[in-house]
Amino acid sequence: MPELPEVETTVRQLRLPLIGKRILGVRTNWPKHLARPDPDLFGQRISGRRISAIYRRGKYLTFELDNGESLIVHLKMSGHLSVVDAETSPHRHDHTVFALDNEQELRFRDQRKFGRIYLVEHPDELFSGLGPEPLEPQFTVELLKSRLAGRSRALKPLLLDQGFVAGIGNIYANEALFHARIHPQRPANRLTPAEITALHKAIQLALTLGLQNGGASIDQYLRPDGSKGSMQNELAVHGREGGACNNCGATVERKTIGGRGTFFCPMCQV
DNA sequence: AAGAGACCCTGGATGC
DNA sequence: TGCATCCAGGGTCTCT
Repeated sequence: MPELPEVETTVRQLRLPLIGKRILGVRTNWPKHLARPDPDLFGQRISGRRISAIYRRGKYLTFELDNGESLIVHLKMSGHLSVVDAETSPHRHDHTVFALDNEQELRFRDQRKFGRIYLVEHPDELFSGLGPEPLEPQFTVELLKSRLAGRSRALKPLLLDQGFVAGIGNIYANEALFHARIHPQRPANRLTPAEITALHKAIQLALTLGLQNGGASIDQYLRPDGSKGSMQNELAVHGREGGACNNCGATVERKTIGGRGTFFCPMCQV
């Protein structure tokens, strides 16, 4: 389940093989992947465009094109992008493929078919509702404090809300709350100043650890080159139900909160 | 504002 | 062994 660290890892690995390359065309056996515009128009508009830059916003990958438009990909649950020689035999779940001008292809593998690809004139068409980037300097303790104020929701679902902060998913929300020693069901507007500072630090720590480990290879996530990340080995609570808390030895619990599996230490997180 | 539920999908796990 | 059923997961949408 690619979140900020996994998407960023993907972006970093795609820059070298893709920047400067021209897209000759797109083909798909799952038209729903091409969410906007409709697949016919999509194909016409993408053909001949050169990729000039690649960056991440939240969990979206953005390919800036030479005509100012943007090709935007959301990997959702199982999406995977790779650049391979055109003659490489396709993977069973390679559903959408962009042909490049160097005998290579950008392939979008997506077992669960939740992924979506957009071609837009302005990225803000998709990004306008996103919250701040948690690893950018603008994401200060003060900003977090002001965004928490007046929100009565439980913290865990709030952290998953992309309009609150962009890029955090289930894994890193669980990890961040553990690092901050805050219970996932605490109302967002009832944190002490010290807890807000701790949460801010914990969000950045969890995401930075994920980045340093090249992402977490849970649920089939692989980097574009096919290698696994190592963050799955470093997780403190996510997926560790029944295991011992690294901090106090208590048993890690799993509970459904806001419809999502939530892992936490009942002793450390209050 | 926020919570619940539906929806989109697959495949692994579980039940019989 | 082979079915049927359930469920997780991210994000968006509708309804309350």
